[in-house]
Amino acid sequence: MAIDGCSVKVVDADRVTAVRERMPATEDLTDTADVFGLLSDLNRLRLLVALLDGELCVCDLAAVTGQSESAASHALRLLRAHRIVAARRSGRMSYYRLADPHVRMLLDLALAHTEHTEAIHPEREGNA
Amino acid sequence: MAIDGCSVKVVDADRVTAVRERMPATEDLTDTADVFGLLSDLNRLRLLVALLDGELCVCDLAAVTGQSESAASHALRLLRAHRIVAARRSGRMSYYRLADPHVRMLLDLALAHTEHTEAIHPEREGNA
DNA sequence: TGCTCATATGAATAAATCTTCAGATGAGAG
DNA sequence: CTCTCATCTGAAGATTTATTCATATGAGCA
Repeated sequence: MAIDGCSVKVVDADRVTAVRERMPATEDLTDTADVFGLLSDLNRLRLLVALLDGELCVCDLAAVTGQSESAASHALRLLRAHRIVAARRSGRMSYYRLADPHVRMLLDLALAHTEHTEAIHPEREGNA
Repeated sequence: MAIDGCSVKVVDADRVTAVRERMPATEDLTDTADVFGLLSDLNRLRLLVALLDGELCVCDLAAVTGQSESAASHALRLLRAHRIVAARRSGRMSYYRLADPHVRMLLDLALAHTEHTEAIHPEREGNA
């Protein structure tokens, strides 16, 4: 965890120093990792993809993503806490929409590639 | 989990059907979610950011990212299993490099935004 | 051959995460 | 004001995931 702790056994000290200087702040990286984490769950990802086209209410989101309304609500709550989605209330219904253009771009980019790329199936060792 | 199970209590049936049709295949979404999951850990993210500039050996990666060499090796193994990084052996050292241009783009996009965006701190409720 | 170093691995503990269930909240209808 | 409906919430159990420690592998060197 120490920024300057394990400097023993470094092979290319200059590269290490240079890369370290270019490395974004821990706080920024943590935020980025958190965003990726929110996109890393299949059901949350489905929710967000569903919202790419516009707002939907919770029960429709649950139907589209094939999860219980409770599960959808929990997921939406998490996404809302991170300001990735926002809610609009109308009567007793809540309409959710994508609220983060940055995340929209990440989704667009990711989906564009999955459509053109072969599925990468894990647990195979790479060598070279 | 049923694709057509919870069609009860749907508000806007047409939207639901339309969004469902546009929804990518579960297999593709799972792969995408997996990639996001690999980017969602701070130490793995640091490893990948470090590799944006070119290859590094394990001990230098450990030094740059501030983790033990064992932890770095575990993380690299995971990334390698998903073909996100690749290894080159030279003598007793392994040099890792970024092997997935798609992931590189996601990283570039994400980092570009964290540099310009205020940190979004979680656990605050959004309303509107 | 035997030693050392860089990396890899397995297993175990520790920690975070998802799902479900039961019940709470709050709006509209009668 | 009471009932129902859509959504929200908390807590518990189940599953995943990360980190560490100990040890294995395998290359280079003496």
